[in-house]
Amino acid sequence: MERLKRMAESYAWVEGIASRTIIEFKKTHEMLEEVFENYFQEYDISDSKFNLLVILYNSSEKGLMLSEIGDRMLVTKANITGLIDRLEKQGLVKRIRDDTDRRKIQAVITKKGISFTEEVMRKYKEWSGDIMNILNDDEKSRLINIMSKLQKGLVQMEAERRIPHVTA
Amino acid sequence: MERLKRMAESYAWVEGIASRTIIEFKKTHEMLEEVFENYFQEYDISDSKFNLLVILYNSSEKGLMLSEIGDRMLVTKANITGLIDRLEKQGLVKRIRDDTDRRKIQAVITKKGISFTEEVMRKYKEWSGDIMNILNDDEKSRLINIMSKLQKGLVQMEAERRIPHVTA
DNA sequence: TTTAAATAATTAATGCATAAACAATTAACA
DNA sequence: TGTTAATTGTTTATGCATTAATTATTTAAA
Repeated sequence: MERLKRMAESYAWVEGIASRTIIEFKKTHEMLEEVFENYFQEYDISDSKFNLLVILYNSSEKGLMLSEIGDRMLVTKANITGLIDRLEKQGLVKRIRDDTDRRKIQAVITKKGISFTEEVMRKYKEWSGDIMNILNDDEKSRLINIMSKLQKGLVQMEAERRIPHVTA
Repeated sequence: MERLKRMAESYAWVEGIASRTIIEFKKTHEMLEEVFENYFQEYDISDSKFNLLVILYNSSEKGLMLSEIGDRMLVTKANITGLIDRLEKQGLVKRIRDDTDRRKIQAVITKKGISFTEEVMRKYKEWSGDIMNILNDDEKSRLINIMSKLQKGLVQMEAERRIPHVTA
């Protein structure tokens, strides 16, 4: 939490309401991350690993192909290999080779993984509630509205950026 | 940007306004990061390296001790070693050994580093302006206010968490 | 049917973060 | 003075992300 005072310092060269909004956004996000990290710490699980677990938790009993997981998480397959390695080491997930197509590997959540995921999901909701009690309902919905507008604008900016400059 | 639709999916298990606020926050942050990343890309510089450069840019001509940089960025010294390594390879920074205390090493920004930093700072302000044009001034200040309240609350939560439970 | 191309996962190299162990140097003090 | 402490920075091992190269297998084509 101390880090935030320093962050403000290192962005002292930023002036104007636009840049300040962005910096405040970064600070707030960093604080939220830190608080959640503290909560998550005792479970020895990262955001990514938790995400992957939830995906498998919501999948069928056969689990999911590694590349399917990568597609859903929008993350490279190399990354999935590593995440699954670590989750497997924790006994939360197992690999099962597909017999009809031996290139494929299904990742399946274990019993231990299921109860673990349920526990963390429960906690996550609890923590979110605690944290967001800081704001009243009006502030929360106002915040959501402004962020939605920002998101839409960003998507549009990106879309425009991607349009190649036609010159002829 | 596509990633965001997926993010919403993987957090489908999250319900209630509190959790939703947090997810929207994460999404918005991720979008901002992505847009800035696209901008930064052509400069071959990460957030961390840029931060470090700005710190040296604002320091005296003698530069700063590596440990001082670590203190300011609230980052481990091992990390600083690596960042300086990479910045040095790019010719933006150089190491100078202190003669009176041979344990110390000063990091000094080079001429190339200075003009580079000025260029990127200028761009950063420009980009921030472009992006935050999405919101009007009223929305920007409202957003800042709500985030400030959230930040204060988070700091307080952390402070309370740190107080050991006295039992006697 | 043999060869070429596509697909699935892993490995290797790199960036950025951490903690822990280490070497070198300086400071403290008995 | 000589031994112990503290400090400064690097190295090593690990986690999590990327891209590019590699292996194994299946599919398509010639």
